[in-house]
Amino acid sequence: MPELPEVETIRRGLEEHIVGRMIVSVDVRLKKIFEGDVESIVGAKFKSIRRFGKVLVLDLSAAGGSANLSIVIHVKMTGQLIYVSQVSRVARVPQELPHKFTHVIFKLDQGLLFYNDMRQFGWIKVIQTSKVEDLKFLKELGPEPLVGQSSSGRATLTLEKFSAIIRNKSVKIKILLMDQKKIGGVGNIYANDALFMAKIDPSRPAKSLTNDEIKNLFEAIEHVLKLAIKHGGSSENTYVNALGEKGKYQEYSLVYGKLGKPCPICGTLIKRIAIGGRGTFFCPHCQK
DNA sequence: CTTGGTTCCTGCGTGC
DNA sequence: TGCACGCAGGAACCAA
Repeated sequence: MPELPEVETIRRGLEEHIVGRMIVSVDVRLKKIFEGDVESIVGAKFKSIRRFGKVLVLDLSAAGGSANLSIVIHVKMTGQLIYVSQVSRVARVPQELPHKFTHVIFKLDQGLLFYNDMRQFGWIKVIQTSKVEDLKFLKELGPEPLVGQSSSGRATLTLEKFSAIIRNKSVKIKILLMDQKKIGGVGNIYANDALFMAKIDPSRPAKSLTNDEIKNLFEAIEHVLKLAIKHGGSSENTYVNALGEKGKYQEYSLVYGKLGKPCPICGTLIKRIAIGGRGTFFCPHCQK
């Protein structure tokens, strides 16, 4: 399930491969996931690719004298954006495209960009570039947790801000980490692993954390997100990058998805509970 | 304001 | 081997 590291990996791939390419035509096969005027982006070129938390923004240069447009995409659980250049199509594509979960096909002047989504939770919107940051989701989005990695000029999370978010909150700390309005981009996988690294029980009320624990957790989030980006994200499930390749973070994951496996520190078997309806993995011995 | 439940969708795991 | 069933999961939306 794409979270910040996966979306950032897709962003970098798109930045490398589609910036400068022109949209020749767009085939929307599943109408309900697409909002906006499809025809308005035909003839435009990809100018820049930004990420706001887990949201991708593909900025276009104007097709004619009109205002610049952007394609805003949230891939949610199972969305994929895969670029296939004509040359590499036969040799490199790991799966036959399009397939039954391909909902949008962008035909470019060179290659094709496929949007696939098995669960159909994701969405694509075409809006004016100047209005991107007025979107409700982006307006309410919390600060960027990855220092120095913001492609959107968004405010960065600092230890001071993090402390302020945590202090006086009675919700479980894991719920807080995953709340996009509090912090933009952390999801289930990295919330689990960061809490393990900081040795904090995910069920603890946020306000029960000591200053040292807050600092450890802040640093753990930073560490785990950077590590995941380094390994191209986590492909526990359907995630692939902009070229259709899987990530490797799942090989380095500490507790996420490790139910019944030994804790990498003490060997105690990893437990799984539900917090806010989400699978929560932790070591009952190390995490207090 | 916070907290909790429901919804969207389909593959997969479980039980018989 | 096959079928029925229930569950997972990001975020919007609604209710209390």
